[in-house]
Amino acid sequence: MEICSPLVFDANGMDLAATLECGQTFGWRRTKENHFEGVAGQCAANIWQQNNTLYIQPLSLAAQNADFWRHYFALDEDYPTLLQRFCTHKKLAACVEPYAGVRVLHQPFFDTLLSFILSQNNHIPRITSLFQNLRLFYGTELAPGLYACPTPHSLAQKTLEELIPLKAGFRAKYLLDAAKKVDAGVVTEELLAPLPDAEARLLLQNIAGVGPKVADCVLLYSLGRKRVVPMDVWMKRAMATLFPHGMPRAAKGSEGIAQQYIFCAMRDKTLF
DNA sequence: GACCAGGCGTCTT
DNA sequence: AAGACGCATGGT
Repeated sequence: MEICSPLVFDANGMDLAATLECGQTFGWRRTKENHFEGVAGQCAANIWQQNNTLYIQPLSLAAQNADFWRHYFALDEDYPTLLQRFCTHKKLAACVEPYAGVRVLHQPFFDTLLSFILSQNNHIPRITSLFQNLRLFYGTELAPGLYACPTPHSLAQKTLEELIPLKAGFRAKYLLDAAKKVDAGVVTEELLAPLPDAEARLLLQNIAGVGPKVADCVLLYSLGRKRVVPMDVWMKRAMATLFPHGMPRAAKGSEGIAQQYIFCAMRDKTLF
């Protein structure tokens, strides 16, 4: 690919490392402090941050599109103001403050669906490794060593036997069902877009291996449904501890985003 | 070698 | 409606 200069963005308070390492995406590898290499959709890139400036060196043709990255990193959303609304509540502010640089990404749909199918009964390092191998074994190369997710159509052609090398265990059959249903047009981004959250969740759950948790992660981390709250047993415990009477009013309307900050705080054990 | 990991499906009460 | 349990795999 023809070499072009890096794209430059105002980070608007984003913390690149916190955003990419908080467990909402599994497509990036840290090469050095504040430098990441990876793939989102058809976009391969090196990304780094200096102070409040974000640099993106495209490594594939699609990655030259600045609008893709603005949307991916939610740079066109006013997070500083959004977070101020949460911080009117003391306990929520304590969760948000250390992770104010985290942005909830807008990730490509199929990539997100597959990565959270892999996430079930699993932990972040292995999810990352499984997702990387999925792209390496069955995807197409975008740049040296960087592979795109297989398309729904190409993955749908595979057999369970062909997925054995991935070592995804019981999740392998779920990957295939997701590919087949998306490829056949049974569950697509276009069908989900106009649906209310509850109905979109149910449509996603038609895919084998997709339950409420995985569905909600796709809704929040890919489709921008900011009110969706991906719940797991640990999140429920954290919420019950922090907010025994429910989420504070200040966060209403953005519960899912608020949850992301609580989850970061919980994972780092800063509050629990 | 037991136990765990950001679940889900199935089979029970 | 809610709880127990199996599921494949790799790490600690």
